[in-house]
Amino acid sequence: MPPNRPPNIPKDQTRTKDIPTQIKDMDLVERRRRQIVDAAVQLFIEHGFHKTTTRQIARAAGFSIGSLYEYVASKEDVLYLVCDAIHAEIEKGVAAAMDRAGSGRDALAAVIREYFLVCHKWREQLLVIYQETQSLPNQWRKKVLENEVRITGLFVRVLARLVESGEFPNIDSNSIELLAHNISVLGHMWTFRRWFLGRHYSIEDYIQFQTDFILGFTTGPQTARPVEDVEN
Amino acid sequence: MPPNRPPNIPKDQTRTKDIPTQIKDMDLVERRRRQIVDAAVQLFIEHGFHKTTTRQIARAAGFSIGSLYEYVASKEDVLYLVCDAIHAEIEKGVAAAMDRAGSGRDALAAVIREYFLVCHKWREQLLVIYQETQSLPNQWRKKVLENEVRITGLFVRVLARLVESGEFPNIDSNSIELLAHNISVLGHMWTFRRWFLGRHYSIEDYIQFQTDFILGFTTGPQTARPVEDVEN
DNA sequence: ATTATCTATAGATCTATAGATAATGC
DNA sequence: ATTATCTATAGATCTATAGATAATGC
Repeated sequence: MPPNRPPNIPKDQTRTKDIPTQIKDMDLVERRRRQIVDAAVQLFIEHGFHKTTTRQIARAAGFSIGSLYEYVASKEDVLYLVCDAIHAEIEKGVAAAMDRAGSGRDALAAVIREYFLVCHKWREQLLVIYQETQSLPNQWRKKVLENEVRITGLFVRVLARLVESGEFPNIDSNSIELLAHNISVLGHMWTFRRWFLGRHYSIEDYIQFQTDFILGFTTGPQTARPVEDVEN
Repeated sequence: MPPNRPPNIPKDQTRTKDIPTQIKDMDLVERRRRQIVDAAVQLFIEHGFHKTTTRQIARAAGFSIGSLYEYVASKEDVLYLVCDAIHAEIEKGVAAAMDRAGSGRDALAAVIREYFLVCHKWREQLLVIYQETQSLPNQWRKKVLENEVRITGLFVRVLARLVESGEFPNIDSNSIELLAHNISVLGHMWTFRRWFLGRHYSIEDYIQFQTDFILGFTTGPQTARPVEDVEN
């Protein structure tokens, strides 16, 4: 494959073409799989992957069980499509935040803020990934974990930039990587500890505290600011 | 129930008696449920809750499917027993660490260290809780989340003690609680990001970095120590 | 007699496919 | 003619229980 491939390939095609189909019209495949994902993600959020039946997915997507199996080969394929679509949204959000962010220490705070807001927006979907990734066949699970690594890699880039510019202590690359994973996981924590956090904090409280927490690692003593109620 | 109840009640009885049984001999119930839990936890680690059948559990526990249902009313009951037993072990480990720990800043580092080692020891079991709690009926899920809150509460106590003694900045109780949740989750992170962390860091690397990270929040600037390879 | 355990199976699904039908485009 | 969609169902489970059997203790 040439390094500069034609620019007019639909962005999702590179993702979905991994899954074989009998249908010839690739645009149709694209659209139908979008319907499948949209229907399935809601069902998975509500009932979980195992309690959702393929018939429910087909019905919610607007076609029959027979048609469903023209676009996927198994129920696990549907789960993979769902996980991949969610990760695509998260990655898009973080990448956009990085483009907007300037440089310097404030840039890190800004990226953290936008990332946490993205996690908040997709909190129910992220929970599906956390709970059901284990149900994927190895081949697909590996791809989903690669997505996770790539998103964490975006934070690695932000942090490395700060270290290079001298605005951060000169921590080694192992520490940068672990710090990036911490940021990633603290965003997810807002979703998988929601049963507790949601009752006690707003997302703005949460962002403020965790930003201080993360920056504190390399910033020095924090004036302990009281957590204010801002909005949800 | 009188506040000072007789001391010779087996410690687990208060837990397991929630689940009804036809069997009269409560000691036998205790023993058989232990067998069930030991068998089931291994199967859940290997195949997950949904792909494990009740027959497999019965066989691995050493009795028939009919007998299994004398000791539990449903497959979900087995999952609850498993989650509860795991949490009991974790809590025991953390509580022991707190007893051993002295006071002052070092005490916090010591408790974090022992907690992370406990998470490492029970990493496969903790993963089962993370992945399958959602499959529990409401009644049981609520109890499992209460366990989680109680364990986090142990960290709240350690932190509050430090703030009172003046060795920590005077952060408010909301911040203490969130900090405690962070400690709790960073321990779990070692288990649910193991597919990445396990390849790049030893548990000792991990403890060292995360301890600096957590203490950095209230300690001031850290000398960025390089991560060394220690063991495991 | 009472309590615990086992065997055999009812009853209820659910995934995936085969073969029939409808829609599309030349 | 070709492509997409639908209906009907094969085939394979799996949970939970009823009723029979074995073990225990007076």
